[in-house]
Amino acid sequence: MANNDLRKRIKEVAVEHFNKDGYYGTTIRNIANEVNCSLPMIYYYYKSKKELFDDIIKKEFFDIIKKQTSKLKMDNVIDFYTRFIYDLNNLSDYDKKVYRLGIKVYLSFDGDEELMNLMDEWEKTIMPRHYQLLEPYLKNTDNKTAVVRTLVHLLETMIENIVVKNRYLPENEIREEIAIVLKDCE
Amino acid sequence: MANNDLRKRIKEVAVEHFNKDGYYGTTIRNIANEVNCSLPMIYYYYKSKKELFDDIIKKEFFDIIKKQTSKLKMDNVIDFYTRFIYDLNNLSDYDKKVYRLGIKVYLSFDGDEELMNLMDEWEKTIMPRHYQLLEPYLKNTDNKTAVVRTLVHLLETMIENIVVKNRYLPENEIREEIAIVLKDCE
DNA sequence: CTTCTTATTTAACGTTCGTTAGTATTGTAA
DNA sequence: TTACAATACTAACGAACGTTAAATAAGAAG
Repeated sequence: MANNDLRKRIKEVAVEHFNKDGYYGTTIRNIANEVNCSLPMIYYYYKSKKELFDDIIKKEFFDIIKKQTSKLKMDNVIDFYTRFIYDLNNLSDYDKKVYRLGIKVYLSFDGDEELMNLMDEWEKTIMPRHYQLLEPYLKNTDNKTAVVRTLVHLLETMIENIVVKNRYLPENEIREEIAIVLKDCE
Repeated sequence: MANNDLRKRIKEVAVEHFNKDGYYGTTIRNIANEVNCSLPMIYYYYKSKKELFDDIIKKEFFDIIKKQTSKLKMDNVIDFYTRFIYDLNNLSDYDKKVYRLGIKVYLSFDGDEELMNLMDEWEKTIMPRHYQLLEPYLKNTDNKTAVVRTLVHLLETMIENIVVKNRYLPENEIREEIAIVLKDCE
């Protein structure tokens, strides 16, 4: 009954601790304490500390990313990207922390080489995906790749503001910035 | 004689380790090993592990930041910001790592609350400084603050690419992106 | 009620951590 | 060469770490 409840709760608390203190700063004991279970219970559900960390990144983080990128329906370009970013404000606390932890690994501030490689592969898909999305709307632009690159860079900072720095970004500010880069798409 | 040499060398190695493994993942023993000195020598020059970390951020990092912001001479806006970012490519390895560590603290991926507060204060000065710099050149723009905000956001990602992800950003790519945001300043 | 699996605990293992006491070596000034 | 401060080391402290063995408690199945 409580079977998967405890497993889930452990992961939730782990996300919090890995976020706050990093991989090495997080201890199994602290997690067990906050979960209110005994220390070996963590090992009952997860083979090791590393597996717990990897599970969060490989499953939880990439789930969020996939969920996010699957919402790719385009009408107005600026509207779309504004919503794409704005929606991040409404992620659950848990999802936001998982996302944050993922970015931490993405910047190789935590995690190991294996996870870094996963991130590298994922990163390679970003630019082409947005280029493909934007290409039809950039008819009058001479340097399409530059615009796409600039937009993606801008999106990255805004994601970081919401997810990593945990700030609320109002919709109009998001729209303003995106509109400046996509000026020719209005 | 070797007085300050060893002190300096310890800090250099510490920067490397704090970067790679974070505060908790870094051990005084590992630092001492790489420096090729005995373990208590670290304590001869630095009161504690925390003081060593704080010293790097408070002195080294903010030195780099101050050096960077002091170079504020403006002729052509786009030229200026292009150079501002491009020059980061040529930072020494040591400076780059210190910068990277600073960003890690800035994103509160490492360090404690005290350092975070320092970063917050510093961050507050960024936007006004660039606004003041850019204001004379934005005569024809209706929403000046949005342009400045977008530019600063864009700069942040490019800095992160060079310093955190350790990538080389070619001058023309930097210029392209900045020019898109500062289109009306050419 | 018994049997067997699943869930949970107590207690401890070996290791490594940050830190320090105590001692030796070196350099310098008299 | 002697005296003294600065620089360096060996050895160890107690605490905390990841992990596991062994035992117990709870639930389901017969």
